[in-house]
Parts: sequence; structure tokens; C-alpha cells
Amino acid sequence: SARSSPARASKVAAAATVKGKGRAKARLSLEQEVDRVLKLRKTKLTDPFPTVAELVAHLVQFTSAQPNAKRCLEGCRIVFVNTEHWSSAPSTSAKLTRNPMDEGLRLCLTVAIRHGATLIPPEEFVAPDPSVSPDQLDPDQAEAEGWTTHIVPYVLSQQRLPTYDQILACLGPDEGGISREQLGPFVKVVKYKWVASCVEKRAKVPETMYLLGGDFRQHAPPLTEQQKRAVKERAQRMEVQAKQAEQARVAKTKLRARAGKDALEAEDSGSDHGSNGGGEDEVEVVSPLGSQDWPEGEKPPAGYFAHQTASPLGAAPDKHDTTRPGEQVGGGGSGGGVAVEAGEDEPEGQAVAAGARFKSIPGLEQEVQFLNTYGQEVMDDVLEETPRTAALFELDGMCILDDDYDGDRDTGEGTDESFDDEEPAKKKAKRSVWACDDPEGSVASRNGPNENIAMVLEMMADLASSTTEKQQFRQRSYKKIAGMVRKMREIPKEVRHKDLCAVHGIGKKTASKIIEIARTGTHRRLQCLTETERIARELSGVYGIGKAIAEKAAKAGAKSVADLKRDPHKYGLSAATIKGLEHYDDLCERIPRAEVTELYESIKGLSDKIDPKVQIECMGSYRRGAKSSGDIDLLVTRDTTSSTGKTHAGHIAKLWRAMERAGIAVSTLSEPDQWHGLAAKVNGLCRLPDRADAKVRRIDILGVPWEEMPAALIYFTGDDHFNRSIRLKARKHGYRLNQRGLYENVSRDRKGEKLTEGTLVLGIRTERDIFKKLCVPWREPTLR
DNA sequence: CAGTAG
DNA sequence: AGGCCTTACTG
DNA sequence: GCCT
Repeated sequence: SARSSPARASKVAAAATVKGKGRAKARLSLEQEVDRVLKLRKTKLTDPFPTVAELVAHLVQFTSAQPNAKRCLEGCRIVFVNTEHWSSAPSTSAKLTRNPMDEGLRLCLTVAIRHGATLIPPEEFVAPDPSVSPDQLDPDQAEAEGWTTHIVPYVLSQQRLPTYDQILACLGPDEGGISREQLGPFVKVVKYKWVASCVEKRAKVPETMYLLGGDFRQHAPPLTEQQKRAVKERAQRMEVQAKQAEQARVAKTKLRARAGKDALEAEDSGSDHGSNGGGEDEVEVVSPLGSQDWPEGEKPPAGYFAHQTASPLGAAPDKHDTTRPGEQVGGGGSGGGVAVEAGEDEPEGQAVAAGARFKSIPGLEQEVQFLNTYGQEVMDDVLEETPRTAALFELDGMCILDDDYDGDRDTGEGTDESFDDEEPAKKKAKRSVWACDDPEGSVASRNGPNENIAMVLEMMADLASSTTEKQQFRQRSYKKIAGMVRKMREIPKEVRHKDLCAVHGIGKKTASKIIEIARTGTHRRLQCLTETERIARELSGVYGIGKAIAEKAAKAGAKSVADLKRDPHKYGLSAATIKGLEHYDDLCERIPRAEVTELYESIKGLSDKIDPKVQIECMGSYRRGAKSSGDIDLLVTRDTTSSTGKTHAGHIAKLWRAMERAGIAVSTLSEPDQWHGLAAKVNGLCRLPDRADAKVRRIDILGVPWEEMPAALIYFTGDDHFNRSIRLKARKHGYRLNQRGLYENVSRDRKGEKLTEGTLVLGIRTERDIFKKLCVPWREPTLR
């Protein structure tokens, strides 16, 4: 088998020594990795993917857009055949041991697919039938067009090289496999080493060296003149087909643009019941609120869903109610509401949650009435003239690309050869799936023009306080959008619904809510908070109290933070939470940048007295240049590549004690398992000493091994959304990014659950290296 | 393991 | 319909 | 709640 080449091995060793401590494990060769992995519990690894076909289907979704791998196997069609578990006796029935799934095979598949190969599961491989396929390709052309199929037996132990017949026996859907004669001239059997060397050389290498002996292509008859002609005709046919498809697509796009949504929908749905005249029937009004916004078992106040005073009674006949009960339709005016939720038609007075009051918001009535009468689309069209909306989401054209950033090498759907008449905003939104790829320069500012909208959205996010998973993601979604809104240009009152929807991440519902907030300054939902909601919201502001504990405490009778303070033990709060409670008032406050600087510098002073060579950095929003921070993150490390190789081990313990002595550290909320570990992490409270009015602040101090600095810098700089985004991108490309480093060759099960750690990507020295590896355009911390 | 936090 | 970031500490 |  392909042992790692001596050259590579020495390179790895060199890299390790340069790092000084040899702490970074030398990268295992593929085979070593396979061996290691095989020792893991087999069932866990192989159960999820009993067949190769299933694994291939799974892998494809993770590799649809390999960032910067040289796609050296692009166009190759590869059939992996697992012969590893065959018994040495050739008489063994292939049926029992056809292509068993195992982790080694999984790795091989992953490598191939990540480099652009198209994998064909053995059982789906169909041998070209010479008798019915006269339009076989000319071998040279086939090579150029990537029509060759490579059959790669996956064999770890080279002693048992399979025979051709064994390989062929487990190809194809039938028990009998396929015969040599069935193989056309475009099928080659090569050793895995060919794949490996393509990957290593980052280019497609000739197969000659790696062909398994007795290349059976010799069995295939040469192409006749007739066949060659057929090949040409086939190519022409395909060209024509492609052109026709393109024309059809263009025509459809134009149709969509001209006739609008209605025409298209009618076309798509085929038989449309009742083509009732004008297009306004199909206009959908999206409810700006949903019943999901209400806690389980409680009902909104009367007039919440349906604004009573705004009811345009008799605006239109209820023609839809019979055909589509419960659907939210514009122009219907049923119940006179914005959009009446199914099952919530008649919010009754006595069902209203205690304490909830619906207050009328100035301007809302008019909005609702307009919306009700004309529908969202018409409203948008009316607003189209407004010049301010056009320039709103103009985020294009300010890309700061890295020099080496070679753009999306995605599946090719990103090619902009077609200019449809869609909204430019839509196109833009489609292109960047990962928020971390958006190098927009605008920084989130708490004094920005959209701060109010963002705050209202965040408050609505907090309302999704239920502990169910669904609610958690709703909450995250709201929060995400709040962050995006904060970064956007000013959202005018005249903003169009579809412009908001065009932003990746904002959907119909939130768009409607944003509009309501933009136009009225607030949202109905917040005008009628439930008592429990108000309490839960207040309680979860305490450090250590989340929604679960807040709800529990509320049930136990707590009405306010003050109640908790009075008798903390009654509610079974943890020690850290009690400390957080003591300083609740202070911890609510944001920390001005100047104070962060002051604290940071005094702590740095203490640190320097202990070991001046230990570096200590202030991370989090401070590093992003924020004018105020919620807490203070300090990162401690020491360059181990210096001559002594001394680390910062134990430094944090000494520093924290010094801070306590100096009166800076007030309290410890959680402490590391190993104070002397390199990755020690303290969670505590601090304040400026000798200052009567100094407020108590949250502080985290954490140690980072020198070689983990690049990843740690990214992680602790954030922000949250950026981190999630870049990690998600890493994961989808087969990497794994955490605060310790960037790992490659991670294998996951079909749920995306990590099965193996993967291996640390070598040669990463800076943040930029990680960005580059993941093809994320570089952004300075202040722009993240 | 759930809950909380980063 | 299923995914949505990853790790660490606490009780 | 949004996206694929």
C-alpha cells in the first residue's frame, strides 16, 4: 500500500520540530489513519451507511462546494470496490461480501469526492453495452471529457490483490456481476495509489503507472468508423439540447418577469381552480405575527391578530374561505384581521392571558388596512418608486478579496452567464450562503440607524423562551436577523417586503415584523406581554439563569430579581448564579471601552510582573473595536518557539491570585480543572480597584497553547454569528473548526455527528491561514 | 445529562 | 423534512 | 424562523 513518501514524512517531521515542542502530531498517512479508525467501534462507524451508495449520497452533500482543494479528479468517474474483507479463498461467493462498508473505504471515498471525483456506487455501475451503444465515445475524447470510469479496488493489505473476475463479480446490480466483455474501452482498473498520487500532485496523473496488470480494455474491440461518426453526432445532439434548454430557461425567466408571480404559479400548479379574474386573488398576505409567538396554552388578547379598529368591513366577499379554509389570504377580510390564524379566529376576551393588554400603536391601523386591502405585493409595487428603498441593501461591489481567493469553485451553478431580470438583491443573497463570506465593511453599531429595530427583534427573540428545540432555533433566527439588521444601512419606513425577504436569512414572517417595527417603532407583540413573560425575561438576565431556570423560579413563585435576591437558596440556584445575582445591577451594564482598556492594562501589568514574556490579549468585542463590551475576554499565551520552550503553564493561576490580591478579581464563577494546564480558563468577576464607584464586571481569562493561537484568535474575536458561520462552512467542507484549530479529514455520520477528530491542518500560523484554507475573504477583526 | 455560557 | 457551531463547566 |  501507499506508505507516505519519505519526502513527505521528513517534511512533517521538520514542521513538528519547527513548532518547537513536537506537540502537533505528525499527520498520519491515510493508511495509518484507516488503521486507527478501524480500531474504533465498528458498529458505530458502519451502521449508518450499510451500503456504499448511501455513503456516497451522504458525502455529496458535504462536498458540493469544496473551497480550495485542487479539484484534480474533476470529471473522473470512480467506482470504489471494497475487496478488503474478501476471504483469500477465491471460491467465496461474492454475494456475501460484496462491497462491505467500513471506515477505511469511507475515507477513500471522502478523499476522492473532495477532489472533484464523481463516485459511482459499485451496485449502480452499469457496464456500457456495446450492442446498444454505438455512440460510444472515442477514447481520446472520452479521456478529455472525463468519460472514463476508473474502477478502484480498495485494498489495505496488498497481499490479497483481487483478481479481475473478483472485482467484476461485485459490480452492477445483479448477482452475477458483469463480464469482461461488457466493459467498454472507457473502463480502467487502477490502484488506489493513483487516486492518492493525483491528490498529492494536485493534478490528474496518467494512469499508466497504476493500471492493474492485464488491462482488460484490450478485450474491447476498437471503434469502427461508424461508431466514431456516432460519437460526433452525439456531441452535436448534446450541444443542441443544451441550447434548447437554455432558451427555454430564458423564456421562462422572461415570462416570470413580465407576467409576474401569478402567471408562473398558475403554470406550475397546473389546473388552477377558479381563475377568478384579476391577479390579486393569489396575492398572499403574510401574517406579521403567528400563534407560535405565544407561549403554550395562552391566548393573545382580543384584537391581536385581528386589529379590531382597523377592520375594513365588507371590503371584499369571502370567496376563499370555502375553498381554502384557514389559509391567509389578502382581500378576503374575513374577521377583518391582518391575517387570521387558523384556529385563532375568535380570540375571546376571557381567554386572554392575565395582564395582557392590547394597546393601539399609532400608525398601525392604517398599515393594517392598507395591507388588508391591497396585499403585500401591491404595497411593494406602490413603494417601488421610492428612491430610498432601492439603495438599501446595496452590499455588492465592496468585496475585499484575498489575493489568493479564487472565488467559488462550487458546483458550477454559481456561474453568472445568465442575467435574469430578478432583483439584484436576490441574486446577491443567493450567492453567499455563508455569512462569513460577506466582507461587507459596515460594522454593527449600537448607535446605528436600525438600533431600535434590532432591539425590538431581540426582545421578540427572548419571548421564544420555551425550552423546546424548535423555539430555540426560532430564537436564534430572530437574534441572527437582529444582528444583521444592526449592520445594515438605514431601513426606511417605505421598505418593501420583497427587499427584506431577498436578504439571506430574512424570511416572509420576519420581514413583515420588521416592516411593522420600522413603520410604527415597535411591535404589537411587545405591547401585551404576559406576566410570566415579563418575569422570565427579567430573571434570565441574571448570570447563570437561562430560560429553564427562569421558568422554574417563576413557577416557584419568584416575581422579580429582587425576589431571588431575598432568598436565593429557595430556588436552588447554583453558587455562580448567586454571585451573579449579588452583582445583578452592575452586570446588566455594558462596559465602556475606556474601562476595558484600563482593566486590561492593569491586569497586563500584573502579568508582566509574573512573566513578561507571556502575552495577554484582550479579545471579544473589544478586539472588534466596539465602543462598549458586555464582558472582558483575556487570552493568555506564550511563544514556545523561543529557545527555552517555556510555556505559560501555571501563569493563569498566579495571575488570578495576583488579581485577587490587587482587588481586581472579585469573585470566581467557575474555575479550570487544571489551573496549571495550558488551556486553563477562569470565569469570574472583576472591578477597577480603589474606586468607590467602580462597577463589577464579568471577566474570562483563558490560556491558549501557542500553536492554537490562530484558531483561538478567530474564536474569541467572534462575533457569535461569524463564528457559527465560519464553522458551518468548515464543517460542510469536511473540516472542523474550533477554538483549538482547524482539522481536516473529519468523518461524520449521516447526521453530521463527528465520528473521528480529524487531523490538524498543518502550516497554519495565523488567522489569515485559516481564512485562506476555508476560502473566506479576509476581514480585519474590526470588520467582523 | 440538561442547562448555561462562550 | 431535516438541519441549524463547538466546547467546557456545573450540579 | 429560515434554508435547502
